[in-house]
Amino acid sequence: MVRVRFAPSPTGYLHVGGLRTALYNYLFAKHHGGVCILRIEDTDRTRFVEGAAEALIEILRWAGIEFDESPEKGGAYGPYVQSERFDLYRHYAAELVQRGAAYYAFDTPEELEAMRKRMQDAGIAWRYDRTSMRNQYTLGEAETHRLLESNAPRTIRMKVPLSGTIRFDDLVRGTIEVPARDVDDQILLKSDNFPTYHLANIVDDHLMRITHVIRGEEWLPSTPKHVLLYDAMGWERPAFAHLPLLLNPDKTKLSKRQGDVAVEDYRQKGYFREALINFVALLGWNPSSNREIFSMQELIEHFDLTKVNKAGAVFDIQKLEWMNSEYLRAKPLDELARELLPTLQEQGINPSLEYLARVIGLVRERIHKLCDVPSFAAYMFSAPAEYEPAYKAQYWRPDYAAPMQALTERLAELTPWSASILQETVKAFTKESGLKIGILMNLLRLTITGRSVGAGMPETMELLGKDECIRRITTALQQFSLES
RNA sequence: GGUCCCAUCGACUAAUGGUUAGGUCACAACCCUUUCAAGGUUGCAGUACGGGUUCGAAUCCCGUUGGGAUCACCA
Repeated sequence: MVRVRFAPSPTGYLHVGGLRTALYNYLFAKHHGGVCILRIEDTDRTRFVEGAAEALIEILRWAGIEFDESPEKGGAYGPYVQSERFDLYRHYAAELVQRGAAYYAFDTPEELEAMRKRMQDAGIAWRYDRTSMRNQYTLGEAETHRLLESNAPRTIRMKVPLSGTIRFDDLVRGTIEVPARDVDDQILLKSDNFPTYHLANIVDDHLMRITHVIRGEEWLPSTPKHVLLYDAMGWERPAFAHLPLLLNPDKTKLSKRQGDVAVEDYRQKGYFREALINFVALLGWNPSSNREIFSMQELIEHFDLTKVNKAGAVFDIQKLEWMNSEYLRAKPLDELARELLPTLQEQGINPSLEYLARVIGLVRERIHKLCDVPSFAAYMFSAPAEYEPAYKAQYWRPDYAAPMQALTERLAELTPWSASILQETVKAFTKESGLKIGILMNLLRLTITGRSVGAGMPETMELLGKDECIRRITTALQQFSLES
């Protein structure tokens, strides 16, 4: 049974890189009929942000990622919040000491800082020097015992072998080897008795029966420590899969500095969850097909961890835009209308769902996001307050007033008021007015919408209705004649 | 700097020893056209470099260069 977990720390918003990690875990689990777990890693109380865990869960749900076991939902291996599992970590830290795989250290932050400076000055890569610092080996058993009894501040550190090679397999990268001498004696239990990530992580992954650890590449350098810990406890190591990073356009790790990184940002900007999911799914993985659009179900069907790429992927917002517009065109209009209506109502616009759906149908191919509708098609909800000066300058001439007046009268008599009949009528009017259809259509666009861009005029006019169109043309013609 | 990871068009990627190196986004041109889009057609553009192995290398090996990650009592 495949069991995977997404284990964010509640320190703020959910990063799109985190979303992809969560997604790959989810896809992998679902593909194999396994279980996907959410675990909150809040062992660092100094970085705790109130409400962050709830926000994380909420945005993941929005994205369509549901967990089988989580803090809310519970499960057989809970609790799923690390701050509720502290006793466990202390227990295993003590056991590690008993097994000789970890030891007590009593150095103060100042002493550690001094050590670092010494090593730096000597030009050595700094790592904890077990032989010269204040720990159970240098202090001796009696002194160590005395310090422990007197409740002196202490940490528990990993005892990393001084020589040899640490080796582990990664599903994405193959076998990785690291010289043990380059691995630091990582602190496992802090002086406040809280565990560090490394300890809590392996304890929970083991206890929660995690079979595959799928996480970002930034964890690769600390994986040797984790495998050492599994081995020391005599626990079976999970399979590891380190995902390539999501990158800024300059190829550095995707960061806030260079644009939006929070999933929330993209939701607020009006991207569909399906588009965001589809897009990030294809950043670092691809099912070897020439297709680009996949539903969550299809992603689950095709997902294969072994086909995940090794190299980082630039987060290209332009392609996201394109993908979003693909979804905008494919979704049912009534669904889109329902989704957009609340936003409109906030702006004091309250069209019927049916009308709104038709407006969306008219303009959806011209925009990228659903939320672009109100600004792009503002004229569908109220008469133009102004006429684009450059557009008017291009198409309006005083001697068009008379033919436009005649056309308006012709339009006023039309029944039924439909796009095809409007099209025919305007076309027929080219003959008697001597004006080209391009001129006439643009004059209608100018007077009715006030804007140079928009959906096709006959369709726009049909939807707006005869009375509204006649009124708008008349108003515009009056205003233009006053101006000249 | 130490350690680790990585390297196909500008971007996302396909091709797991034999292809004219394919697709998508972006970009450009043309067609369509009442505007803007969309759509259609076409184009631009890539195996970082150098050595090997092999009949044959984007693909395997080595080196170089370049990029990235990481090096806390953070996760």
